[in-house]
Amino acid sequence: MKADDKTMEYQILEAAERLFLEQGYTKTTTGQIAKLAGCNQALVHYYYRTKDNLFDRVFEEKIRLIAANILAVDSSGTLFEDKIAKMAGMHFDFLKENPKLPPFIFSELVSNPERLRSLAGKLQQYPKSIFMQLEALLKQEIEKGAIRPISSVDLIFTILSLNVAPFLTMPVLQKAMGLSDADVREMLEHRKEEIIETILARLRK
Amino acid sequence: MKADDKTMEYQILEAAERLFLEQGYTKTTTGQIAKLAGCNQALVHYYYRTKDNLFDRVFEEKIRLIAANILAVDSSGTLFEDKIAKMAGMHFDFLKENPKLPPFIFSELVSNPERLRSLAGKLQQYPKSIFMQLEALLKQEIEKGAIRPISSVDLIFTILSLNVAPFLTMPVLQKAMGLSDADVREMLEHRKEEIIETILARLRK
DNA sequence: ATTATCTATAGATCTATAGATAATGC
DNA sequence: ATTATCTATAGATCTATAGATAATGC
Repeated sequence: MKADDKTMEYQILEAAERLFLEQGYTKTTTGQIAKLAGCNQALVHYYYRTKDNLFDRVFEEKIRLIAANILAVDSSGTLFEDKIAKMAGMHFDFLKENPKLPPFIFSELVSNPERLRSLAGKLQQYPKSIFMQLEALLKQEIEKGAIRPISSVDLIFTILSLNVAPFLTMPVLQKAMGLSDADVREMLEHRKEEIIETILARLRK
Repeated sequence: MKADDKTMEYQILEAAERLFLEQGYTKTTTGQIAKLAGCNQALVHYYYRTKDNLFDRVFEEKIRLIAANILAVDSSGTLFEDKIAKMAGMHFDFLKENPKLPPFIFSELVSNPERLRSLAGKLQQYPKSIFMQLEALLKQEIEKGAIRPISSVDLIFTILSLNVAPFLTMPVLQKAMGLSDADVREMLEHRKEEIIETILARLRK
């Protein structure tokens, strides 16, 4: 299947996704999108009418991707510690596969928090279940005396803070310090271990 | 001293700072700056020639502020643990005083990493000294067997990750969940304790 | 006939400057 | 005289649409 096999409508969406992720909403023009998709600028508006519509499509898809990943907690580890370690590790690996997501989501949400509000409704039911599941697990372990007390919100916030930070700073650090891609991969691998270490230390007695 | 006492040149700078911090570079127009400063749009260019110049002024000042704070480590605590706790706590409090800094710096660096490069030179000598100071301290404690091994880079990165995350997410969370300012303050206070707890847990044997 | 694609352009901004006028300093 | 401030506008984008033409489906 060659590039021309994909419909132009879809190629436009792909081009938009790539450019929005790289440059953000304001810096991306419908002209750039058209050029990358291989069509005329007017066609972008023919299919998606407004730049905003097109952006929303991309943005919502990415939010869903993130949500789906956070929710796809694999509780297969038997030991509680293993479960948490696996959870944090999987989230980290997900970010490693999608390193442009954190800067993208943050920049756009900061410059336009309204976008979240419009999505909040669509994504509300899911998160609660996972929080409650984790909350129950934590309570159980705490009562057993197996870990030091912590709320599920705090634990998740800690995991997200530690995991996301490298991907927010990496592009900047890489450019500023002139790191090679191999350097970056190595640093990330090291960092991942340190993060898990830190999270588990917080839980241990 | 009334508002008119300040020179117009300065009022323009102040207006620019406020608007850039709130809306970022692209969304802020020299027209808005002029209006807020109380002058004509042309005057903005008369004093600072380009919007870019003006932005750089603000940006550099903020970077310096952040750097100065990170470097102003008060090592007064006698116990090593206290030193670290105080260090992290002071940084958190600094962010609490300047909550718009993290989103501002991140957004702008993400959308234009070149800005950092131009600053990197000016800020290079300082950071090294603090890193080396902490590195020496850590080594000492590790050799004493007082803490679990960790590098200064990892420790600082962990502290920054945990401290910055609340301020990056807070504006969004606040808008999305409709939290009051009091709610936010309370959450932050709680979060600060949890962060220090987490950092110390990582160091303890 | 309908749908896809293009050319051309109106209309909305926004930055930056030219040139006029007002205010200030010597 | 010099510096500060204003009015007006050129020039650069960029989005979105109108209207023409080409491709496709029945």
